[in-house]
Amino acid sequence: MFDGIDPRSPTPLYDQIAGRVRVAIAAGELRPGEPLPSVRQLATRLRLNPATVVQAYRALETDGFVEMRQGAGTFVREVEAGRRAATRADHARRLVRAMLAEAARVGIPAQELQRAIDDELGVEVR
Amino acid sequence: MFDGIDPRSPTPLYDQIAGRVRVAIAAGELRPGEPLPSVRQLATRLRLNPATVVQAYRALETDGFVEMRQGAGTFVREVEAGRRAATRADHARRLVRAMLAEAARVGIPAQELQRAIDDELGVEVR
DNA sequence: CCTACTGTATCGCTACACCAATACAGTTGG
DNA sequence: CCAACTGTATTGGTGTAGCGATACAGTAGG
Repeated sequence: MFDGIDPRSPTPLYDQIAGRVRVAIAAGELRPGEPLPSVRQLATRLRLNPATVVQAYRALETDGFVEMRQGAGTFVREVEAGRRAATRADHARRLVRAMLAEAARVGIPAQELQRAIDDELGVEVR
Repeated sequence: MFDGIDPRSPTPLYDQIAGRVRVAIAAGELRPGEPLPSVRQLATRLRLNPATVVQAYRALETDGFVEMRQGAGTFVREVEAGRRAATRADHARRLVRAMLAEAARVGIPAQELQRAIDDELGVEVR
């Protein structure tokens, strides 16, 4: 689950770690209540500083994905069924809006953007 | 054309400036061959350092929007018809890829993103 | 209980982005 | 020519992100 974490990547280490956890949760590999590796365990395993793992876990906590309990560990949070999906959908909307705004800023017509989207997502017939 | 440049904005000054020029070119307000304000003129007008304006102009030059000629000035570049469109399409692809990468990073499935895109762009039947 | 595990808090270093200051070099028009 | 304009190059200051080091505090199982 944490293979391929790369210190030389432009995306920060803590961000890579948090990302792995998020997709694992989204994919159901990590169930609610399940513990994440301890800060020190993961830090040792990835050969980096515990504080970096903490930063990753804290970000996840801020987003409501996990709960950190001092002395006990860090655990995937229980959430109502639709709640998580709703926040994800909201996030998705923000991403799309940001992209549209950026496109407008540099003068790219919506149609051209649409074609690029189709290209990248694969032009499934629908 | 340069109203509302804001030093307190999270987007850098040089980026704001370059952005204004890009939209002006895309909108046809700045025609090929036409000069941009000189580095010092614009810097004085916006009450900031010439080097900052240079940074903006240089970014535009890198993207092929303008040409800086020492001693003469900075001018909107002539480009072949399809050339600009090609670079725009390329830019569009990069934008879409960045959005997809970000979505993946936070665990948003492609399908969910697709729905958000349809929502924002309007679900035209096609 | 108390040891060995959890997370917490604080500090500092390093790299880089952003912006300013200042001296340099080319162009152009009277 | 040469003065007054252009862009160029180098340097430095300031803030902040990323990461590490280390001491602190809570929890839980034998």
